[in-house]
Amino acid sequence: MTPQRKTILEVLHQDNAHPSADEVYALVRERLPNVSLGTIYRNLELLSGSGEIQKLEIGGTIKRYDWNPKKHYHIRCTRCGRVDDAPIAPLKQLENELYGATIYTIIGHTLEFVGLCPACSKQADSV
Amino acid sequence: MTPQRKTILEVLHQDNAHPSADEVYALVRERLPNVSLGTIYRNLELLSGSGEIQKLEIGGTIKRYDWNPKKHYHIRCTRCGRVDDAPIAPLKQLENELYGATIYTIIGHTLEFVGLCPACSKQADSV
DNA sequence: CTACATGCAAATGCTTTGCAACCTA
DNA sequence: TAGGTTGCAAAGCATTTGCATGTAG
Repeated sequence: MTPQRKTILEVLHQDNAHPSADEVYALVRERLPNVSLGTIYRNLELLSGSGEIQKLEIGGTIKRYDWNPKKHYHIRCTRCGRVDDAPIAPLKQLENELYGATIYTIIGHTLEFVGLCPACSKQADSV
Repeated sequence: MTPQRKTILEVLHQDNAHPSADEVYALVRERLPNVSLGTIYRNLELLSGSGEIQKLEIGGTIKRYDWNPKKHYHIRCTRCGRVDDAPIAPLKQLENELYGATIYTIIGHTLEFVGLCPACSKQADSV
């Protein structure tokens, strides 16, 4: 547990915005001005691998990270990329519907809502 | 409607494997040896923008393309990246559950199952 | 004829990796 | 002190873009 890793965990826990690696980098650098991006990526990968945090594989080009490792759904703004938790309970029965209907061994599922966040909704109205 | 665009549409319709841009490139090049990757990307973007095909924003690093522009779900092999259609009907009521519960203007949702394809399941067993 | 499309190559953006120095347990 | 970790920089991979040329309508 290095200072870098500890700080990464801390900034994640202080941020509900599901930051990207770059955003984590900026936040950590406020406290440890010499961290490198490589260290950020390595630790985010390591922490999500060990289940302490969650790597979000959602639409768009960049990955985001969630301090909450529990399964839950998200909603993403298609315009600005903002991501929030979706207030809906996990659908536990969903995978049952696929048993016998697919040739795959099912591991899990991800559900992502897309929409416009308040700020972008407002802009869209005025256009 | 150039020969390039026509051929891209044709190879997509002959392929149920949800190919990546690179795979489309390889398939088109069998018929038009001089196509460029840039043309592939430009046309895939254009065709999905006009609703003739569908761009899949699913987990993993690369985008895949689907000749079928209708909403449907997919299942992806976490080991080899193979993607198939998931035999489950779209959940039309899902977004209703979020109305009033989120600050977003909801546009839609994507649901992706993950698992192991038959080939990768077999390998996993023998490990 | 004119606007759009193409091929080529360079550029971009995000992420990963090699390596020598450094630090933690 | 032994092994993991860091900073730095270069490399990697998918995708996008600028530009001169070519082609469809």
